[in-house]
Amino acid sequence: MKGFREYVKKFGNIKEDTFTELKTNYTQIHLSKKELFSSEGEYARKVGFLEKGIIRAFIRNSEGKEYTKQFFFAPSIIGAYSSLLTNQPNKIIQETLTNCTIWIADYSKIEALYARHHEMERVGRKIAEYYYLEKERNLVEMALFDADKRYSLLKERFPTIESQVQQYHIASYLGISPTQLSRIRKKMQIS
Amino acid sequence: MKGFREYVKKFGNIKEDTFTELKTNYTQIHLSKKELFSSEGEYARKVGFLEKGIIRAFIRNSEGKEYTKQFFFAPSIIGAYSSLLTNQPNKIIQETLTNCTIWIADYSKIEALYARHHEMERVGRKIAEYYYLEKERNLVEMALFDADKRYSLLKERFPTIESQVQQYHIASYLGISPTQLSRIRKKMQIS
DNA sequence: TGACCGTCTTTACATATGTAAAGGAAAAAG
DNA sequence: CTTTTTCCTTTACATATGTAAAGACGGTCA
Repeated sequence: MKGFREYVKKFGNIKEDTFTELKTNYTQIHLSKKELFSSEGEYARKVGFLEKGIIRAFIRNSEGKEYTKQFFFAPSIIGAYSSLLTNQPNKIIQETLTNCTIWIADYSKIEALYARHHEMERVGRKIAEYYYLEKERNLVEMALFDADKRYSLLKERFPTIESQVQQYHIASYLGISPTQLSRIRKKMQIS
Repeated sequence: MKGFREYVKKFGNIKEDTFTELKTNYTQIHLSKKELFSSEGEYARKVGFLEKGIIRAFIRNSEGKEYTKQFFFAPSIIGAYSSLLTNQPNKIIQETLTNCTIWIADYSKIEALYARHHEMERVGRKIAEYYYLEKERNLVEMALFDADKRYSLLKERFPTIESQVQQYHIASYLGISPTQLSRIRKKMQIS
């Protein structure tokens, strides 16, 4: 579980024993490019730690059109978080864009750890808060900035994204058509 | 603190003693219409429980244009949540749309309670998760539905909103101009 | 090498929606 | 009750951006 200890530390310190206990819940899996980590309609039960690879999260509208909502670059927590929290069928599909190394655990086991260790409950709170902040930032950026600016921000945040992710996924994430992204790219290239 | 006990219960049970301790941190204030609960640039220190009234949250872009991002109808928790969590200057302004009754507390005191009582930490986690879900729902709805549909959803969620909140705030929340909302309203009226 | 497939770009066109401004209705002020 | 202000609607117009289709380019595989 390369990088997991440091990743968890971002959300607060936990005792070595607690971390050891946490670790025992995880098993490694590998997914190749274009496989699904979470799919539509399922009741999510697993959380994952993305050790290596890139994943995109997207939703489909009633006509089947896809809207990419998020990119995960390792190291990152992944999983159909809202389905886990609400016990409702999952709407947000997570698909690998590269081969991935992932550690998975039953969310129920993690919840049990929350109950057993106050410090783990705290980590859970910090993670939820972190996720919240990310979503709020997205909403603010969507309202405040045009697609050009959001494109710049995305590249700042993930400098390698252009070489690793298709333009049409990026366009979808930005809320514009591939045509429009192409226009923006052309414009930026000139200036 | 009318309704506070029931409101907190939504996020999990806490012992009567803990709740009593929680309550002692709150004091009541009144704000009249068009006053600010949280303003731009400040470092947020307070959380609030909105007992009575309506508040809107909005951001301003560099030209001063406002974008309403959220409505709070009592009973609700209010406060510049992301500023509290990050200790960064607040960007999300909260303004009363009616006269309001609010109970406020130092967030640092609440955090101290989190540390002291595992069950309060859990409530904190549940609240963060709830907020996260709300934001994610917003993002999904923004991507999936057109303004017409989002307008219907908003009215479902807050049936009284049309009589209590100005059209231009609603338009802003929906991400469209007042002109466009007027067009939508006209269209819906006919059909 | 040549054919094919996936991806990005470009063009042409249609249209939804924003902006600006004016008129009218409703609410607030006096 | 009258005046003033605020808000909503409507019109006319400009334009940004989506859709559809074709072209270009590179990589892959036979």
